[in-house]
Amino acid sequence: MPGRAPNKRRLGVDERRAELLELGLELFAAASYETLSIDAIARAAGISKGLLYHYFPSKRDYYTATVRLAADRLLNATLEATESDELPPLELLQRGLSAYLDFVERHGQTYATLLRTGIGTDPEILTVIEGTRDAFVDRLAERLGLGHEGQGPLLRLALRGWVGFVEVTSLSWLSENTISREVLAELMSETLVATLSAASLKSPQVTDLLTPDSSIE
Amino acid sequence: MPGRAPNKRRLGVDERRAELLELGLELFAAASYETLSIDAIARAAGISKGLLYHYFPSKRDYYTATVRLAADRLLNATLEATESDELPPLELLQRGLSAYLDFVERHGQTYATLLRTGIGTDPEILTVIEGTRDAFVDRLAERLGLGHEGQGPLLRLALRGWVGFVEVTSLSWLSENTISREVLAELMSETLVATLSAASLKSPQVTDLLTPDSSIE
DNA sequence: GCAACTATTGAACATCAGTCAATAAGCCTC
DNA sequence: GAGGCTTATTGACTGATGTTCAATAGTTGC
Repeated sequence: MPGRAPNKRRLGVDERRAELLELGLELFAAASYETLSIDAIARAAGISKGLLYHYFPSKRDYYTATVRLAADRLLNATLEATESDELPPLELLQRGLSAYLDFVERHGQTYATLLRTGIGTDPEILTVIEGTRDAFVDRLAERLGLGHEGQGPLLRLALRGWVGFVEVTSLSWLSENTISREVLAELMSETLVATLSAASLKSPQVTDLLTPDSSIE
Repeated sequence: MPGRAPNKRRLGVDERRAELLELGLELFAAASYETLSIDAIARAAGISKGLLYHYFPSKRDYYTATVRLAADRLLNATLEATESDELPPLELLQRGLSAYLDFVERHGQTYATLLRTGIGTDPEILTVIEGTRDAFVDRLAERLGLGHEGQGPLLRLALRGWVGFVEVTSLSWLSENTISREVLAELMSETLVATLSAASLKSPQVTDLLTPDSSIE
């Protein structure tokens, strides 16, 4: 067993699975799905191909599990930052964006694995991506106090579009760091405020939320 | 030759290639890349596997070519609608959005094939997608008169993010038609105006562009 | 030490992408 | 119409890759 650590002859189920998922994040970020063979993965993990199949029913399931892990991590990172009930909505938004961009900065490969477009259309991957967007939309609606009134298809779509805005700008920022993080965060938050305004929500929470901010100079 | 039309024994190179690309758009929209085998494609086309390889060096090249076709079609559809030099920027924007949403409505599968997330990360697909976004950003900058001054990284990023906004909202709208097309178009255009404002561009062109619109009621 | 459970293995198998020598279709010239 | 040339087309074959599974080995409890 060339790649196997001598003290890791046999691991517990949870430990091995977690180890494989971490490795999956790295490997799938560094090579295209097609060119990364099961042989190469098993070698990198220091295990047999058969063992990989003991843990994941197929290559695609292995990949899906890693994408799901990336999504959970992103969601959790931003959840922790926005759990306070004592702060005004805009402050919560700033915190959430800060945590989001922290994640982008520190876990760039994970983020890219989650959101970079690959070959073809796969229903399960789509489910993970769309589920992540849904979770962000729900959370935004709740944290910004839009959870109880004035909520409807247009609001959800506006929030969803904004999540897309954040994704695309974050990916661009990740690969070309041409503006500062603060400027990016402010662009994101002002765009959110604006798109909600465009969606014309007149409830008190949104009115408060839409208090003018100074523009980026 | 079970699937072969009797009058199609031998086609010209261009004709056959075009036929295969059209078929590719359908097939790749309907099934995941992995589950769609070369055998199935050849059968659907009424040709041999070898012939498929005569036209495309690999399965992946075949797929990439279909995605590129989808992108070109989208770009061309919106280009034609926005070629007039006599209209004000906001009118051009409305025309462009109208053409874009026409495309989404009429060629939903093509659009989804272009933008739906699939398995893994593939550099060539990424190049097509990002190239399409770049083309839209360039075109927007030019048509909105932002091509000569006040242009910079922040502007490009804002425009780029907005393209992401349009993509995500269009995909959602495609699968859940919960708001009218007019409302969607207005949300898109107001969000563009707002994000440009947030990017704080003060040139005369942008000031004109930022003339207040009435909100969506 | 033995039995039971299960993580682990690697050879075998199945499937699929890709190859290539041979054939057939279509066009042009005589 | 026949023959020659070009090249679209074929289908059997090959090799790589994903998947399977009987056998083995590690660990725990008695």
